[in-house]
Amino acid sequence: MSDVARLAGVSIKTVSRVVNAEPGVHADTAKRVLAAIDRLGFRRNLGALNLRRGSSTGTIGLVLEDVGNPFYSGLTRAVEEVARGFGRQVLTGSSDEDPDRERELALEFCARRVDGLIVVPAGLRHGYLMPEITSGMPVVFVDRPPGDVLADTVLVDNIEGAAAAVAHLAAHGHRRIAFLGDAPDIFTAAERLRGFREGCAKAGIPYDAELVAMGPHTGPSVRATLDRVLAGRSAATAVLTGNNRITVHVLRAVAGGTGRPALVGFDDFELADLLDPPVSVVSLQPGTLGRAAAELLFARLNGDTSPPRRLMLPVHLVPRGSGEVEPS
Amino acid sequence: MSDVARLAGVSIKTVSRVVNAEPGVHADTAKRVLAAIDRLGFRRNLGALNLRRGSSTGTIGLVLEDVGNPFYSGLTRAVEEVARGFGRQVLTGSSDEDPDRERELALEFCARRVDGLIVVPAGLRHGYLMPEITSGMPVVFVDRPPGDVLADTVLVDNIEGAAAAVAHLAAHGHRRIAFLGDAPDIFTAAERLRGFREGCAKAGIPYDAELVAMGPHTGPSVRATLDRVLAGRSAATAVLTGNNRITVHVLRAVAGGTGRPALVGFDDFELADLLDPPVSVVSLQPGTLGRAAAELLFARLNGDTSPPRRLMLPVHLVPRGSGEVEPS
DNA sequence: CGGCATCATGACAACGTTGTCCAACCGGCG
DNA sequence: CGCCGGTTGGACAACGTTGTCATGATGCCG
Repeated sequence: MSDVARLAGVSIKTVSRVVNAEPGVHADTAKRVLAAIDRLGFRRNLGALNLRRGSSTGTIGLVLEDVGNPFYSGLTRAVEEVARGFGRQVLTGSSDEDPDRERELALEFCARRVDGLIVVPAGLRHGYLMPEITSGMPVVFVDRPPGDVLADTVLVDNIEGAAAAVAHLAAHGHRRIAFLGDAPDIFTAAERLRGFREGCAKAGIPYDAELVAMGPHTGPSVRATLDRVLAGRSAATAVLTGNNRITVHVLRAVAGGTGRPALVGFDDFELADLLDPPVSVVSLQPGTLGRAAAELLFARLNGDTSPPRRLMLPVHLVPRGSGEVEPS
Repeated sequence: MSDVARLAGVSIKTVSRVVNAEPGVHADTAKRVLAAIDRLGFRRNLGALNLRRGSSTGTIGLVLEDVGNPFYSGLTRAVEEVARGFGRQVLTGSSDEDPDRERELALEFCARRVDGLIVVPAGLRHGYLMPEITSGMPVVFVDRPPGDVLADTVLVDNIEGAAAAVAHLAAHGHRRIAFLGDAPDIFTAAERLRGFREGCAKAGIPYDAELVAMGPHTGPSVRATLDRVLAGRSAATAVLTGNNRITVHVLRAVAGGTGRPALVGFDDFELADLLDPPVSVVSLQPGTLGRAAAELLFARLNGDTSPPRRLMLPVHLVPRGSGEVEPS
């Protein structure tokens, strides 16, 4: 900026005035300054500006599990969209389901003085965020609740979703339903298992631990599990999967085989409707989740000081055919 | 920091020393300072640090078309991964194929003094980045070349890919091949069209403009185009699609119908192998693209001053069945 | 006991920007 | 001609941090 001032033959402060379009600068002077700015390719340093103004850095942080997963990239896009509406940039980071990495990312964002934070929790402890929460930085947790702090949270109705899936399968005559869920220490996985059990109970199906396999899952592990639960005289006739990745593993495992079980997947995914048979799912829109979280965050940034809220977004069953297969 | 100093009864400078683990602080003093830091929830302000040090902000900017698109989210993930290895955070923004938005995002990132920039160009003019390029900020363009500046660029071999797809279809007896590409002012779309023409020429197939429809495409427009090119006595027997979204539109349009044409799609996508028939594609890994770009960027940041490079990554045809359908 | 090296700590400037305040200049008016 | 108000430009401090240098205390040696 001092270079610009020198070239234009004015003081630094005058350049600042021009940059900020403040009144009180002669038109000719302003023109000279603008020319100098253009010639030198000057860009005002936002870091210094934020330091000086001390108010807002114009950024928010988003910590999620994996941007590469379509579910989270849809969420990211929605957050970005809302942030743009409020003139903010988004810093993203993937935790890979590692609590340490989540913490590291969140604290890094805090050190960068983001205006707010949206977190898909990987761990169960979030006390490390107490200083920021106490000092008024808004934090919103999405998809899973925080471990040991009280803060805004946006969830989906996992229990209801899983129960609805079971009801759907039961309505089509299934009595032996397998559940392949994610690692049980992941909140959503535990909730979906709970919904699965409730659904079974409501349908009068006795809970059979033999038919439940919680993750983490890989392609081979899913294949092995299916070999087990789909075999024998008490074989499962239907499968409920706990998230989009497991659903894909199952589809791949049963592809080409005969006697494919009925299937309902948690999370919708692209092309589910074009498979044969089309895959019925419990649908939750990542965009809706992201938008809700971001809107909550910006409401806080705009002065909403009501007590922490817990939003529970509805899910809905999308029957497409794979869940309507009758038991053989 | 001054609060910490006051609480610990030391000077600000001593706190700074402790925070930076500098030698020359008495163990007892350090302990007092650490206790104060913990009690106050102090976090060192990275913005101020960057201002003071003036060197690196520890961030890079990534401007792409749409994080929500699996292709770009895969790319994003790869960039994030590499950046993490070099201790950098990633700022992302979606341009939605709007040159103004691309410019706005890129300049915003520059104003935040990112250490480097990775851009999937939306427009054809990038002269606005000249000041930064001249001043040594590394900029890498991915997927498409920049318009009017000389800079590192990572592309894929679109021409070869499209030509290979045509050769594949021709080898299976197709002589009437339709091409549905993106808007012709998008570099990749133009290149793929060129590859399509070259492939046709090489296979001795006369180029028929009637069978080519360039975007932008929507579901209905794709449907209408297919109705046209697949009808009549000179109907196309095969279709080549110019990107993953168009491929999905085509799949949806032909789903349920009879007499489905042979199909090869540009860009691989999840579940392509599980459709019926499985979809043959020209595969280009977004992760490979992102990694190459990020590695190039960090090579520059680490002092590589060789002339701008242009990387051309290979693509490969993945035959899965949909391209092997014989013409009826 | 004086001198000197060593250690622990602190004062100050500077990074790039802007808010606050003051100075210089202009024209017009009494 | 002198004064006043308005218009334009500049000096300075401050945001939070660290690099440079100085200061004071301590201990050791001759």
